[in-house]
Amino acid sequence: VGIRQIADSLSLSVCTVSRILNDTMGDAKYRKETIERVRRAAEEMGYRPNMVARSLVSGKTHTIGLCLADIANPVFGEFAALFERDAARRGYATFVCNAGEDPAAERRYVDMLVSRRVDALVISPVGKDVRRLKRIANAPHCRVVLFDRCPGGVHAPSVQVNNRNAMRDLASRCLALGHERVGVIMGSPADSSLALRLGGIRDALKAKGLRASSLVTSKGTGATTVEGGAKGMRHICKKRTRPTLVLALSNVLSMGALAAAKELGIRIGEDLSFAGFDDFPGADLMTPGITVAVQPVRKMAEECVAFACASGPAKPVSKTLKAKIVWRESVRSRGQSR
Amino acid sequence: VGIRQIADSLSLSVCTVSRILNDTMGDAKYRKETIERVRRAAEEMGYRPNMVARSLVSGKTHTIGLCLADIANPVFGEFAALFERDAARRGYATFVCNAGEDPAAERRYVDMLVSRRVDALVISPVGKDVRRLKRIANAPHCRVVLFDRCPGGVHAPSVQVNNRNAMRDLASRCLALGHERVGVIMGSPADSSLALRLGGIRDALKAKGLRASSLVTSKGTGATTVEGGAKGMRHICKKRTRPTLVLALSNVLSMGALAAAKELGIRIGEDLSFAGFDDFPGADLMTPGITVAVQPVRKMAEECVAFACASGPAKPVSKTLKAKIVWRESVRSRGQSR
DNA sequence: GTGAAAGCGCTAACAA
DNA sequence: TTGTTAGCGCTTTCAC
Repeated sequence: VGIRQIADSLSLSVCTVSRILNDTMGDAKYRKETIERVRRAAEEMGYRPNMVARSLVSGKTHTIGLCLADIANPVFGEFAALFERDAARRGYATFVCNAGEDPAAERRYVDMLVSRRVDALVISPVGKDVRRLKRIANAPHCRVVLFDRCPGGVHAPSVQVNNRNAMRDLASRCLALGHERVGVIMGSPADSSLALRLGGIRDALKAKGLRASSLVTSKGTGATTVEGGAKGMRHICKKRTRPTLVLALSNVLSMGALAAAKELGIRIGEDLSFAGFDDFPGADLMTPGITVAVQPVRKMAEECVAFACASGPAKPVSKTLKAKIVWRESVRSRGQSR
Repeated sequence: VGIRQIADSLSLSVCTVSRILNDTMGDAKYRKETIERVRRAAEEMGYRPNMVARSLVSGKTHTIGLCLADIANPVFGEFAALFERDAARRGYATFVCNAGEDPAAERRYVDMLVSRRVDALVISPVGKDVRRLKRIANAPHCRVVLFDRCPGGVHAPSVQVNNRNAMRDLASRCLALGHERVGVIMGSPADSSLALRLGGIRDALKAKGLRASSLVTSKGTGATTVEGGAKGMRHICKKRTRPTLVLALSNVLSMGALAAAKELGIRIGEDLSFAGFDDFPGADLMTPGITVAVQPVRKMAEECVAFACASGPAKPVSKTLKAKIVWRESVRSRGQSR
């Protein structure tokens, strides 16, 4: 049932009904009675406004497109859930999309979202071709918000964590325990976040006066996947002088690395110290618990929603948040570990 | 830019452009040249069809509303990701919503989705009031699909796992190892799935000739949450005769229970055998790995998408799938465990 | 206080 | 081979 039938059933005009149901009578003053009649009829007939019609006229859909780089990463999943909740509170529905690290899929999603006239597109871009995003960001009806991965040149606000600093801090704390040979589980070289994190580790090494040769980078599959992490760990552990500390550049990699360690019979904590970037479910449940640097996911989601729902012209403000280190038991001092 | 400007720029009518761009010229035969001109213009002007206008005309939005009982449960998250992917392949965009076990939130979401005229509403209902769902299911434009929790009386297809059988099988295998006193980590009594699973455990006990008194049900928080699981485990472990085997009725409960066990210094496998319903991230990474019954999430997602996208009148078919047991190392024979 | 009418961008009968 | 026209359900300006 639509506004029309309720108007007919009451012998009123659609406009009257519309105005009453939307509380949007500028100068018009309706009789208390009319208002009541309309409200009741709407209720009784089970009227639900047709948002698509409304959107067509208003030009706003009250809809946000969230395009994630890879939902296999639990952090993205958590982010999505938090985002959706905050958006819903503000009256926005969100389309959740998963590019799965595939630029082509991302392109299709972005096109689809634009077609659906989302009011905002919140995206952690996987493709390096940002022309499309630029175009959209410059168009008036859809505001773009970048998060996690924030390529330059797009006129849009962005929300990210300071990857380099976070990883530097984590590495420093670990190195302070006496480790001198550290392995790094690397993922896709195309992911700029990972490069930054690796940079952070290098910083920490340098600050400690350690030579670059004390850093053993994994030759994984070159992909930021569980399997990639596992391959990396196996590779590192085959070395003649195995590192006493292994650092994984992402949670997905951590999960793979840990699986490989288990497989290899390497006891984390006792045989090998380990820490990773980003929390993952179960990191606290394992024995020992895994030390990680965690992104302030909740805060990120809040900021993104705020940018997405903001009114007025989009300002390309860049919010950089700080990660927090959750110290559990997986990193021991070098003596203990070996 | 819309169909209109491209029509104007070419001095054609909107209808011509529409038909060409949609390949929908029934009897009409356009000149190759015209077709080319239109295609090129659309491309150059960066035309993207306005789905909201199109939807208004067609009455279909090519959109599905997915309303989850609780995304804190990793299985739902995985389900959502799989669902979204399959739906996208069929050209559907999906609104992901999380009721968070809150009937009021669910109601709001359902209303919102109906307002947005989703073509299908796929839902694991948390509220016990199904009148609303009934109404929607009977309306012509939005088909309803139930999953996970499938209350009767709604004229809609449903997809679920055979909770009782699955848990019975899991429990039987565990009991075969000699355990005679088993603790159960219970969650919300309102969740019918949990009740069924508990029933499965009772079945197994009975089949083994064990008395009901050998079953110790946790007094948790009464909520299916991590904290609830932890409380349950603590409660059970305080008993004078502690069970040798603990079964958790859901993955969320497992996570809590395991956290509590760790806290209490109870070594899973060695001090206590443990198994749970539904997999969770890290279950395989822990030492020992946790034995679980897993739902065929992928299959469930596929079935749900198929129902949601089906054409023709909705048939209230009920698909019941089988869970699979993933046997890891957390359950040992009674002698070993104690 | 209330209604008529135009129009949002697009599709689809029906003309030409 | 192409155009005219009438809506889809709703909002909004302007008129009564």
